[in-house]
Amino acid sequence: MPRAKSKAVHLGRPRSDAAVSHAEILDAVSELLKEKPARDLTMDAVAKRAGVGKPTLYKWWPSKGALIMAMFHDRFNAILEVPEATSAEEALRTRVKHLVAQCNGLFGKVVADLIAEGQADPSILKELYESHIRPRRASTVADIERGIASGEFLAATDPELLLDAIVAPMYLRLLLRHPALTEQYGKQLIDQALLGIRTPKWRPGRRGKRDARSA
Amino acid sequence: MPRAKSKAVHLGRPRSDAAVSHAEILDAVSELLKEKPARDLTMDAVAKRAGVGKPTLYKWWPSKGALIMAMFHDRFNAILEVPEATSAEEALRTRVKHLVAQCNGLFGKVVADLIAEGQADPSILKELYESHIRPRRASTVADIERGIASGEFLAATDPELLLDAIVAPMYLRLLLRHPALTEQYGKQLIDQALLGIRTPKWRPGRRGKRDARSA
DNA sequence: ATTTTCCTTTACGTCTAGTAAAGTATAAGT
DNA sequence: ACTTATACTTTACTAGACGTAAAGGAAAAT
Repeated sequence: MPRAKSKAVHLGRPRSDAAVSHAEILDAVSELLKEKPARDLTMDAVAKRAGVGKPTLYKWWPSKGALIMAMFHDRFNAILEVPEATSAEEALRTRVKHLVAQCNGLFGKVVADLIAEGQADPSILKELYESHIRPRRASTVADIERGIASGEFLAATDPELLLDAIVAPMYLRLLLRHPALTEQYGKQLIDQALLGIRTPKWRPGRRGKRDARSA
Repeated sequence: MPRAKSKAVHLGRPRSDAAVSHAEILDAVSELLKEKPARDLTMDAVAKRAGVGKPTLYKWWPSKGALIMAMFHDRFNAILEVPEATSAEEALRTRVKHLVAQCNGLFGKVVADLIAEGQADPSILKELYESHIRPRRASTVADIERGIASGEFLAATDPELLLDAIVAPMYLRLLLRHPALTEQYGKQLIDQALLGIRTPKWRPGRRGKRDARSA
Protein backbone atom coordinates (compact mmCIF):
# COMPACT_ATOMS: atom_id res chain seq x y z
CA MET A 1 0.00 0.00 0.00
CA PRO A 2 1.51 3.29 -0.99
CA ARG A 3 1.79 5.79 1.76
CA ALA A 4 -0.13 8.99 1.56
CA LYS A 5 1.99 11.69 -0.02
CA SER A 6 2.04 13.51 3.23
CA LYS A 7 5.70 14.25 3.60
CA ALA A 8 8.73 14.46 1.41
CA VAL A 9 8.32 10.72 0.95
CA HIS A 10 7.15 10.02 -2.58
CA LEU A 11 6.94 6.79 -4.34
CA GLY A 12 8.41 6.37 -7.79
CA ARG A 13 11.06 8.25 -9.64
CA PRO A 14 11.65 11.66 -8.15
CA ARG A 15 11.49 14.76 -10.27
CA SER A 16 14.70 15.34 -12.07
CA ASP A 17 16.50 18.51 -11.20
CA ALA A 18 14.54 21.06 -13.14
CA ALA A 19 17.22 23.67 -12.65
CA VAL A 20 19.68 21.67 -14.71
CA SER A 21 17.49 20.75 -17.65
CA HIS A 22 15.91 24.18 -17.67
CA ALA A 23 19.30 25.79 -17.94
CA GLU A 24 20.23 23.54 -20.83
CA ILE A 25 16.98 24.26 -22.62
CA LEU A 26 17.24 28.00 -22.15
CA ASP A 27 20.83 27.85 -23.33
CA ALA A 28 19.64 26.17 -26.48
CA VAL A 29 17.01 28.85 -27.02
CA SER A 30 19.54 31.57 -26.47
CA GLU A 31 22.03 30.10 -28.90
CA LEU A 32 19.46 29.49 -31.57
CA LEU A 33 18.15 33.02 -31.26
CA LYS A 34 21.62 34.30 -31.99
CA GLU A 35 21.38 32.56 -35.34
CA LYS A 36 17.83 33.08 -36.49
CA PRO A 37 14.73 35.16 -35.83
CA ALA A 38 12.23 33.87 -33.30
CA ARG A 39 9.84 33.20 -36.11
CA ASP A 40 12.18 30.60 -37.56
CA LEU A 41 12.93 28.96 -34.26
CA THR A 42 11.48 25.47 -34.15
CA MET A 43 10.71 23.50 -31.06
CA ASP A 44 12.38 20.51 -32.65
CA ALA A 45 15.60 22.43 -33.00
CA VAL A 46 15.46 23.55 -29.39
CA ALA A 47 14.75 20.03 -28.20
CA LYS A 48 17.51 18.59 -30.30
CA ARG A 49 20.13 21.09 -29.20
CA ALA A 50 19.13 20.80 -25.57
CA GLY A 51 19.19 17.03 -25.77
CA VAL A 52 15.63 16.58 -24.60
CA GLY A 53 12.38 15.53 -26.17
CA LYS A 54 9.78 17.89 -27.48
CA PRO A 55 7.13 16.85 -24.95
CA THR A 56 9.55 17.94 -22.25
CA LEU A 57 9.44 21.45 -23.64
CA TYR A 58 5.68 21.49 -23.66
CA LYS A 59 5.64 20.09 -20.18
CA TRP A 60 7.12 23.27 -18.80
CA TRP A 61 6.15 25.93 -21.31
CA PRO A 62 2.88 26.04 -23.16
CA SER A 63 4.17 27.62 -26.35
CA LYS A 64 7.17 28.83 -28.22
CA GLY A 65 6.50 32.37 -27.11
CA ALA A 66 6.42 31.38 -23.48
CA LEU A 67 9.68 29.51 -23.88
CA ILE A 68 11.44 32.50 -25.41
CA MET A 69 9.97 34.70 -22.73
CA ALA A 70 11.32 32.36 -20.07
CA MET A 71 14.78 32.56 -21.55
CA PHE A 72 14.54 36.32 -21.68
CA HIS A 73 13.42 36.43 -18.10
CA ASP A 74 16.16 34.16 -16.93
CA ARG A 75 18.97 35.90 -18.77
CA PHE A 76 18.05 39.55 -18.90
CA ASN A 77 16.29 40.36 -15.69
CA ALA A 78 19.00 42.54 -14.21
CA ILE A 79 18.19 46.19 -13.73
CA LEU A 80 21.09 48.54 -13.95
CA GLU A 81 22.14 49.95 -10.62
CA VAL A 82 22.91 53.62 -10.76
CA PRO A 83 24.79 55.24 -7.91
CA GLU A 84 22.57 57.68 -6.09
CA ALA A 85 25.44 60.07 -5.72
CA THR A 86 25.28 61.29 -9.30
CA SER A 87 22.95 63.93 -10.65
CA ALA A 88 19.72 62.78 -12.20
CA GLU A 89 21.01 63.82 -15.59
CA GLU A 90 24.09 61.68 -15.18
CA ALA A 91 21.94 58.80 -14.07
CA LEU A 92 19.84 59.16 -17.21
CA ARG A 93 22.89 59.31 -19.40
CA THR A 94 24.34 56.22 -17.80
CA ARG A 95 21.13 54.30 -18.24
CA VAL A 96 20.71 55.34 -21.84
CA LYS A 97 24.27 54.41 -22.69
CA HIS A 98 23.71 51.03 -21.12
CA LEU A 99 20.46 50.55 -23.00
CA VAL A 100 22.08 51.33 -26.33
CA ALA A 101 24.70 48.70 -25.69
CA GLN A 102 22.12 46.14 -24.68
CA CYS A 103 19.87 46.90 -27.62
CA ASN A 104 22.72 46.24 -30.00
CA GLY A 105 23.26 42.79 -28.50
CA LEU A 106 21.17 39.71 -28.01
CA PHE A 107 18.96 41.56 -25.57
CA GLY A 108 17.81 43.91 -28.29
CA LYS A 109 17.19 41.17 -30.77
CA VAL A 110 15.10 39.20 -28.33
CA VAL A 111 13.09 42.21 -27.25
CA ALA A 112 12.30 42.95 -30.87
CA ASP A 113 11.40 39.32 -31.48
CA LEU A 114 9.15 39.25 -28.45
CA ILE A 115 7.32 42.40 -29.48
CA ALA A 116 6.88 40.85 -32.89
CA GLU A 117 5.55 37.58 -31.50
CA GLY A 118 3.32 39.61 -29.24
CA GLN A 119 1.42 41.03 -32.18
CA ALA A 120 -0.15 37.60 -32.61
CA ASP A 121 -0.21 36.72 -28.92
CA PRO A 122 -1.05 39.63 -26.63
CA SER A 123 -0.19 37.67 -23.52
CA ILE A 124 3.45 38.02 -24.52
CA LEU A 125 3.12 41.78 -24.76
CA LYS A 126 1.46 41.88 -21.41
CA GLU A 127 4.09 39.82 -19.70
CA LEU A 128 6.88 41.72 -21.39
CA TYR A 129 5.43 44.95 -20.17
CA GLU A 130 4.53 43.89 -16.66
CA SER A 131 7.60 41.87 -15.88
CA HIS A 132 10.30 43.71 -17.71
CA ILE A 133 9.43 47.15 -18.99
CA ARG A 134 7.42 48.34 -16.03
CA PRO A 135 10.09 47.69 -13.39
CA ARG A 136 12.80 49.23 -15.54
CA ARG A 137 10.67 52.27 -16.08
CA ALA A 138 9.99 52.53 -12.39
CA SER A 139 13.64 52.72 -11.54
CA THR A 140 14.33 55.39 -14.12
CA VAL A 141 11.26 57.34 -13.11
CA ALA A 142 12.65 57.29 -9.60
CA ASP A 143 15.84 58.89 -10.92
CA ILE A 144 13.86 61.62 -12.57
CA GLU A 145 11.76 62.23 -9.49
CA ARG A 146 14.94 62.54 -7.53
CA GLY A 147 16.00 65.17 -9.99
CA ILE A 148 12.75 67.02 -9.53
CA ALA A 149 12.99 66.85 -5.76
CA SER A 150 16.52 68.16 -5.79
CA GLY A 151 15.57 71.06 -8.01
CA GLU A 152 17.63 69.82 -10.91
CA PHE A 153 14.53 69.46 -13.08
CA LEU A 154 11.51 71.72 -13.24
CA ALA A 155 8.78 70.81 -10.81
CA ALA A 156 6.21 70.58 -13.58
CA THR A 157 8.12 67.75 -15.25
CA ASP A 158 6.14 64.61 -15.99
CA PRO A 159 8.63 61.78 -15.40
CA GLU A 160 6.81 59.15 -17.43
CA LEU A 161 6.46 61.45 -20.38
CA LEU A 162 10.08 62.51 -20.24
CA LEU A 163 11.12 58.89 -20.13
CA ASP A 164 8.97 58.05 -23.13
CA ALA A 165 10.46 60.83 -25.19
CA ILE A 166 13.95 59.52 -24.55
CA VAL A 167 13.50 55.78 -24.64
CA ALA A 168 10.78 55.22 -27.20
CA PRO A 169 12.81 56.51 -30.14
CA MET A 170 15.52 54.07 -29.21
CA TYR A 171 13.17 51.12 -29.12
CA LEU A 172 11.66 52.19 -32.39
CA ARG A 173 15.05 52.22 -34.05
CA LEU A 174 15.64 48.82 -32.59
CA LEU A 175 12.46 47.57 -34.21
CA LEU A 176 12.84 49.34 -37.52
CA ARG A 177 16.60 48.70 -37.67
CA HIS A 178 17.02 51.83 -39.62
CA PRO A 179 18.64 54.13 -38.91
CA ALA A 180 21.01 52.29 -36.62
CA LEU A 181 20.80 52.87 -32.90
CA THR A 182 24.01 54.57 -31.82
CA GLU A 183 25.29 55.90 -28.58
CA GLN A 184 25.38 59.34 -30.10
CA TYR A 185 21.69 59.17 -30.90
CA GLY A 186 20.95 58.33 -27.29
CA LYS A 187 22.93 61.35 -26.20
CA GLN A 188 21.12 63.64 -28.58
CA LEU A 189 17.78 62.41 -27.34
CA ILE A 190 18.69 63.26 -23.78
CA ASP A 191 20.08 66.62 -24.77
CA GLN A 192 16.88 67.52 -26.50
CA ALA A 193 14.53 66.11 -23.91
CA LEU A 194 16.24 68.03 -21.15
CA LEU A 195 16.18 71.33 -23.01
CA GLY A 196 12.87 72.36 -21.57
CA ILE A 197 13.19 70.50 -18.32
CA ARG A 198 16.49 71.50 -16.84
CA THR A 199 16.50 74.21 -14.23
CA PRO A 200 18.73 76.95 -15.62
CA LYS A 201 20.34 77.98 -12.36
CA TRP A 202 20.83 74.53 -10.91
CA ARG A 203 24.45 73.58 -10.18
CA PRO A 204 25.37 70.09 -9.20
CA GLY A 205 27.28 70.01 -5.94
CA ARG A 206 30.35 67.82 -6.10
CA ARG A 207 28.40 65.00 -4.58
CA GLY A 208 25.52 65.90 -6.76
CA LYS A 209 22.86 65.94 -4.20
CA ARG A 210 21.72 69.21 -2.88
CA ASP A 211 19.12 69.60 -0.20
CA ALA A 212 15.72 70.17 -1.57
CA ARG A 213 14.96 73.79 -1.20
CA SER A 214 12.37 74.68 1.34
CA ALA A 215 9.57 76.51 -0.42
CA MET B 1 2.97 30.87 -87.02
CA PRO B 2 2.43 33.26 -84.20
CA ARG B 3 3.13 36.86 -84.99
CA ALA B 4 5.84 38.64 -83.17
CA LYS B 5 4.40 40.41 -80.15
CA SER B 6 5.23 43.73 -81.67
CA LYS B 7 2.03 45.64 -81.16
CA ALA B 8 -1.15 45.33 -79.17
CA VAL B 9 -1.93 42.26 -81.20
CA HIS B 10 -1.43 39.21 -79.08
CA LEU B 11 -2.48 35.73 -79.74
CA GLY B 12 -4.21 33.71 -77.09
CA ARG B 13 -6.14 34.72 -74.04
CA PRO B 14 -5.32 38.27 -73.03
CA ARG B 15 -4.19 39.07 -69.54
CA SER B 16 -7.14 39.48 -67.28
CA ASP B 17 -7.55 42.95 -65.91
CA ALA B 18 -5.02 42.99 -63.14
CA ALA B 19 -6.59 46.07 -61.63
CA VAL B 20 -9.77 44.19 -60.92
CA SER B 21 -8.36 40.99 -59.48
CA HIS B 22 -5.73 42.89 -57.58
CA ALA B 23 -8.40 44.99 -55.96
CA GLU B 24 -10.36 41.91 -54.98
CA ILE B 25 -7.29 40.23 -53.55
CA LEU B 26 -6.23 43.27 -51.58
CA ASP B 27 -9.80 43.62 -50.34
CA ALA B 28 -9.60 40.08 -49.07
CA VAL B 29 -6.32 40.77 -47.31
CA SER B 30 -7.73 43.88 -45.75
CA GLU B 31 -10.84 42.15 -44.48
CA LEU B 32 -8.95 39.21 -43.09
CA LEU B 33 -6.50 41.47 -41.30
CA LYS B 34 -9.43 43.07 -39.54
CA GLU B 35 -10.17 39.68 -38.06
CA LYS B 36 -6.82 38.16 -37.27
CA PRO B 37 -3.15 39.01 -36.88
CA ALA B 38 -0.93 38.84 -39.92
CA ARG B 39 0.73 35.81 -38.45
CA ASP B 40 -2.50 33.85 -38.65
CA LEU B 41 -3.33 34.98 -42.14
CA THR B 42 -3.13 32.10 -44.57
CA MET B 43 -2.69 32.35 -48.27
CA ASP B 44 -5.43 29.81 -48.68
CA ALA B 45 -7.86 32.03 -46.83
CA VAL B 46 -6.93 35.03 -48.96
CA ALA B 47 -7.28 33.04 -52.16
CA LYS B 48 -10.60 31.61 -51.09
CA ARG B 49 -12.10 34.94 -50.07
CA ALA B 50 -10.82 36.67 -53.18
CA GLY B 51 -12.14 33.87 -55.36
CA VAL B 52 -8.81 33.14 -56.97
CA GLY B 53 -6.31 30.33 -56.83
CA LYS B 54 -3.26 30.29 -54.65
CA PRO B 55 -0.84 30.24 -57.59
CA THR B 56 -2.37 33.52 -58.71
CA LEU B 57 -1.26 35.09 -55.45
CA TYR B 58 2.26 33.83 -55.87
CA LYS B 59 2.26 35.00 -59.45
CA TRP B 60 2.12 38.61 -58.35
CA TRP B 61 3.57 38.60 -54.87
CA PRO B 62 6.42 36.43 -53.72
CA SER B 63 5.35 36.08 -50.11
CA LYS B 64 2.71 36.79 -47.56
CA GLY B 65 4.66 39.75 -46.32
CA ALA B 66 4.85 41.25 -49.79
CA LEU B 67 1.13 40.77 -50.23
CA ILE B 68 0.29 42.53 -46.99
CA MET B 69 2.71 45.27 -47.86
CA ALA B 70 1.00 45.69 -51.22
CA MET B 71 -2.35 46.08 -49.52
CA PHE B 72 -0.89 48.58 -47.12
CA HIS B 73 0.60 50.52 -49.96
CA ASP B 74 -2.58 50.54 -51.94
CA ARG B 75 -4.83 51.57 -49.09
CA PHE B 76 -2.79 53.76 -46.84
CA ASN B 77 -0.50 55.79 -49.02
CA ALA B 78 -2.16 59.15 -48.44
CA ILE B 79 -0.13 61.76 -46.64
CA LEU B 80 -2.10 64.26 -44.65
CA GLU B 81 -2.19 67.67 -46.21
CA VAL B 82 -1.71 70.44 -43.73
CA PRO B 83 -2.61 73.99 -44.68
CA GLU B 84 0.51 76.10 -44.82
CA ALA B 85 -1.34 79.00 -43.28
CA THR B 86 -1.23 77.58 -39.77
CA SER B 87 1.62 77.82 -37.35
CA ALA B 88 4.11 74.99 -37.26
CA GLU B 89 2.84 74.02 -33.86
CA GLU B 90 -0.72 73.77 -35.13
CA ALA B 91 0.49 71.73 -38.06
CA LEU B 92 2.20 69.33 -35.67
CA ARG B 93 -0.88 69.05 -33.51
CA THR B 94 -3.06 68.35 -36.49
CA ARG B 95 -0.74 65.67 -37.75
CA VAL B 96 -0.45 64.00 -34.38
CA LYS B 97 -4.17 63.99 -33.88
CA HIS B 98 -4.58 62.40 -37.25
CA LEU B 99 -1.92 59.83 -36.51
CA VAL B 100 -3.58 58.81 -33.26
CA ALA B 101 -6.83 58.22 -35.08
CA GLN B 102 -5.11 56.19 -37.76
CA CYS B 103 -3.12 54.15 -35.29
CA ASN B 104 -6.30 53.14 -33.53
CA GLY B 105 -7.75 51.79 -36.75
CA LEU B 106 -6.74 49.23 -39.32
CA PHE B 107 -3.77 51.33 -40.32
CA GLY B 108 -2.25 50.92 -36.89
CA LYS B 109 -2.86 47.23 -36.76
CA VAL B 110 -1.27 46.65 -40.13
CA VAL B 111 1.74 48.80 -39.33
CA ALA B 112 2.28 46.81 -36.16
CA ASP B 113 1.86 43.56 -38.05
CA LEU B 114 4.31 44.65 -40.71
CA ILE B 115 6.92 45.64 -38.18
CA ALA B 116 6.41 42.26 -36.55
CA GLU B 117 6.76 40.39 -39.82
CA GLY B 118 9.78 42.49 -40.57
CA GLN B 119 11.67 41.04 -37.65
CA ALA B 120 11.97 37.82 -39.63
CA ASP B 121 12.18 39.48 -43.04
CA PRO B 122 14.19 42.69 -43.11
CA SER B 123 13.12 43.54 -46.63
CA ILE B 124 9.70 44.35 -45.21
CA LEU B 125 11.22 46.76 -42.73
CA LYS B 126 13.20 48.39 -45.44
CA GLU B 127 10.27 48.86 -47.74
CA LEU B 128 8.09 50.07 -44.90
CA TYR B 129 10.66 52.65 -44.01
CA GLU B 130 11.55 53.79 -47.48
CA SER B 131 8.11 53.86 -48.98
CA HIS B 132 5.99 54.92 -46.09
CA ILE B 133 7.78 56.26 -43.08
CA ARG B 134 10.40 58.31 -44.84
CA PRO B 135 8.00 60.37 -46.97
CA ARG B 136 5.72 61.03 -44.02
CA ARG B 137 8.66 62.13 -41.96
CA ALA B 138 9.81 64.40 -44.73
CA SER B 139 6.56 66.28 -44.82
CA THR B 140 6.48 66.77 -41.07
CA VAL B 141 10.11 67.77 -41.00
CA ALA B 142 9.21 70.39 -43.58
CA ASP B 143 6.59 71.76 -41.18
CA ILE B 144 9.16 72.00 -38.43
CA GLU B 145 11.67 73.67 -40.68
CA ARG B 146 9.04 76.17 -41.61
CA GLY B 147 8.62 76.84 -37.91
CA ILE B 148 12.32 77.37 -37.53
CA ALA B 149 12.49 79.69 -40.51
CA SER B 150 9.61 81.76 -39.22
CA GLY B 151 11.21 82.10 -35.82
CA GLU B 152 8.51 80.09 -34.11
CA PHE B 153 11.05 77.46 -33.03
CA LEU B 154 14.59 77.96 -31.86
CA ALA B 155 17.15 77.95 -34.63
CA ALA B 156 19.13 75.19 -32.94
CA THR B 157 16.22 72.77 -33.22
CA ASP B 158 16.95 69.42 -34.84
CA PRO B 159 13.77 68.61 -36.78
CA GLU B 160 14.36 64.89 -37.07
CA LEU B 161 15.09 64.55 -33.40
CA LEU B 162 12.06 66.58 -32.41
CA LEU B 163 9.92 64.44 -34.64
CA ASP B 164 11.30 61.25 -33.11
CA ALA B 165 10.56 62.42 -29.60
CA ILE B 166 6.94 63.05 -30.48
CA VAL B 167 6.12 60.20 -32.82
CA ALA B 168 8.18 57.30 -31.53
CA PRO B 169 6.35 57.05 -28.20
CA MET B 170 3.12 56.78 -30.11
CA TYR B 171 4.36 54.00 -32.30
CA LEU B 172 5.73 52.20 -29.30
CA ARG B 173 2.36 52.31 -27.58
CA LEU B 174 0.87 51.01 -30.77
CA LEU B 175 3.24 48.08 -30.68
CA LEU B 176 3.07 47.38 -26.98
CA ARG B 177 -0.67 48.04 -26.81
CA HIS B 178 -0.27 49.20 -23.30
CA PRO B 179 -0.95 51.82 -22.19
CA ALA B 180 -3.51 52.72 -24.82
CA LEU B 181 -2.67 55.37 -27.37
CA THR B 182 -5.00 58.31 -26.76
CA GLU B 183 -5.34 61.71 -28.29
CA GLN B 184 -4.49 63.22 -24.95
CA TYR B 185 -1.20 61.38 -24.88
CA GLY B 186 -0.35 62.79 -28.27
CA LYS B 187 -1.06 66.26 -26.99
CA GLN B 188 1.10 65.81 -23.94
CA LEU B 189 3.97 64.60 -26.07
CA ILE B 190 3.84 67.72 -28.17
CA ASP B 191 3.52 69.94 -25.13
CA GLN B 192 6.61 68.43 -23.63
CA ALA B 193 8.65 68.30 -26.80
CA LEU B 194 8.02 71.95 -27.52
CA LEU B 195 8.93 73.08 -24.02
CA GLY B 196 12.54 73.67 -24.86
CA ILE B 197 12.01 74.46 -28.52
CA ARG B 198 9.44 77.20 -28.61
CA THR B 199 10.70 80.71 -28.92
CA PRO B 200 9.47 82.55 -25.85
CA LYS B 201 8.68 85.81 -27.53
CA TRP B 202 7.15 84.40 -30.66
CA ARG B 203 3.44 85.11 -31.02
CA PRO B 204 1.31 83.09 -33.33
CA GLY B 205 -1.28 84.86 -35.39
CA ARG B 206 -4.75 84.83 -33.86
CA ARG B 207 -5.12 81.26 -35.09
CA GLY B 208 -2.71 80.02 -32.48
CA LYS B 209 -4.39 78.34 -29.61
CA ARG B 210 -3.12 78.89 -26.13
CA ASP B 211 -3.78 75.74 -24.28
CA ALA B 212 -3.68 74.95 -20.62
CA ARG B 213 -2.00 71.77 -19.59
CA SER B 214 -4.12 68.78 -18.83
CA ALA B 215 -2.82 67.00 -15.78
C1' DA C 1 -13.18 25.07 -85.23
C1' DT C 2 -8.44 25.38 -83.98
C1' DT C 3 -4.65 27.35 -81.85
C1' DT C 4 -2.44 30.00 -78.44
C1' DT C 5 -2.04 31.94 -74.28
C1' DC C 6 -3.49 32.87 -69.54
C1' DC C 7 -5.54 31.45 -65.47
C1' DT C 8 -7.66 28.27 -62.10
C1' DT C 9 -8.32 24.04 -59.96
C1' DT C 10 -6.56 20.14 -57.90
C1' DA C 11 -3.18 17.70 -55.92
C1' DC C 12 1.19 17.02 -53.99
C1' DG C 13 5.73 17.18 -50.92
C1' DT C 14 7.60 19.35 -47.01
C1' DC C 15 7.86 21.48 -42.67
C1' DT C 16 6.23 22.53 -38.06
C1' DA C 17 3.19 22.61 -34.05
C1' DG C 18 1.42 20.06 -30.65
C1' DT C 19 -0.08 15.40 -28.73
C1' DA C 20 -0.50 10.42 -27.78
C1' DA C 21 1.40 6.16 -26.91
C1' DA C 22 4.97 3.30 -25.76
C1' DG C 23 9.18 2.46 -23.57
C1' DT C 24 13.02 3.48 -20.06
C1' DA C 25 15.02 5.13 -15.72
C1' DT C 26 14.91 5.77 -10.65
C1' DA C 27 13.14 5.64 -6.48
C1' DA C 28 10.39 3.15 -2.41
C1' DG C 29 8.45 -1.00 -0.46
C1' DT C 30 8.52 -6.12 0.42
C1' DA D 1 16.58 -9.20 -5.21
C1' DC D 2 12.26 -8.21 -7.09
C1' DT D 3 8.00 -5.67 -7.62
C1' DT D 4 5.58 -1.37 -8.01
C1' DA D 5 4.85 3.45 -8.71
C1' DT D 6 6.18 7.56 -10.76
C1' DA D 7 8.95 10.78 -13.96
C1' DC D 8 10.79 11.31 -18.05
C1' DT D 9 12.20 10.34 -23.02
C1' DT D 10 11.74 8.58 -27.53
C1' DT D 11 9.11 7.64 -31.34
C1' DA D 12 5.33 8.24 -34.07
C1' DC D 13 1.31 10.58 -35.42
C1' DT D 14 -2.35 14.26 -36.89
C1' DA D 15 -3.44 18.58 -38.58
C1' DG D 16 -2.49 22.64 -40.91
C1' DA D 17 0.04 25.74 -43.94
C1' DC D 18 3.46 26.84 -47.39
C1' DG D 19 4.91 26.82 -51.91
C1' DT D 20 4.85 24.36 -56.50
C1' DA D 21 3.65 21.26 -60.39
C1' DA D 22 0.57 19.34 -63.46
C1' DA D 23 -3.67 19.29 -65.72
C1' DG D 24 -7.78 21.35 -67.32
C1' DG D 25 -10.88 25.38 -68.60
C1' DA D 26 -11.58 30.15 -70.60
C1' DA D 27 -10.92 33.87 -73.98
C1' DA D 28 -9.04 35.87 -77.71
C1' DA D 29 -6.96 35.66 -82.79
C1' DT D 30 -6.80 32.95 -86.99
